[in-house]
Amino acid sequence: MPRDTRQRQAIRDVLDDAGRPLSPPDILKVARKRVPGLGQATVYRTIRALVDEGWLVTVELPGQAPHYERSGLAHHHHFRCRQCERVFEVGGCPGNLKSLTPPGFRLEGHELTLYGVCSTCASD
Amino acid sequence: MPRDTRQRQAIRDVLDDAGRPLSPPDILKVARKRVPGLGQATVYRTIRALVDEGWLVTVELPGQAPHYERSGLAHHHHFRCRQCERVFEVGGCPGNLKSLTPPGFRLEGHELTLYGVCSTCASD
DNA sequence: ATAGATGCAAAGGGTTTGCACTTGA
DNA sequence: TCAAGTGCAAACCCTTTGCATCTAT
Repeated sequence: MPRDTRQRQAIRDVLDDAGRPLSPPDILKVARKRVPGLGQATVYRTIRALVDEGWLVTVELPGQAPHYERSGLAHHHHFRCRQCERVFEVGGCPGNLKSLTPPGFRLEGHELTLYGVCSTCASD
Repeated sequence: MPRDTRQRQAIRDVLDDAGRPLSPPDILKVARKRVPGLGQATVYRTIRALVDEGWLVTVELPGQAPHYERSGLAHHHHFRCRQCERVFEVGGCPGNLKSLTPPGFRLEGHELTLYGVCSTCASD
């Protein structure tokens, strides 16, 4: 069972507050505001521990380093802003995926990523 | 304008023959059968050149190094076999994506990756 | 007290770059 | 001929690991 350290606390707070998937460098940058000397190795180690515990889930985005978000969210997908590079969660799912699957293939899961411009960047 | 070298020829042949997206290491491995001393740097440089020329397109898969496929294919998506790790093209698109996009966001593109077991692996 | 956690620095794995040599045009 | 292309090795970037030190329990 993990100890309750300042570093771990800070990392969890960052992810709790973000409300969207973050990359390890994102997490390091923000968490260092609360724990100045925080090392990157600690971030990577803590992320892995939190994933193993089931507190975080890995979000794998095309062409991106993995991001992490809190677990327990309903089935959803992601939208990546091409301007600010932030990743947002989007509800729902297009469904109908079985019909795309070739005959003889067994469909077990899927990932959908939308690309475009977020509302913040679009209004500039 | 690029020269017609054995290396470049071999790399294009490999991609032409594959019929599915390949990673740089995949390409290196197969192309070395035709050009034994082929260096990895040449593969990476040639891939980039072919992408810039528009002969290849980059296929970015979640949690994977980028793969490359011939350009000019109709809109399609990909299926990744969890057993053999190969990536296949699948026709069609679920559509209906605009309805998933949050208000104020501008949708410009999308990537869909299906996961499961391909017919070859499923029949074992 | 003491095992787990941390920070630093070095090691890894995949991709890119520098440079002298080779080769297509 | 001679610049583009190549192969090698070193450099890079991001992530992981080794290890001495620190710290929550």
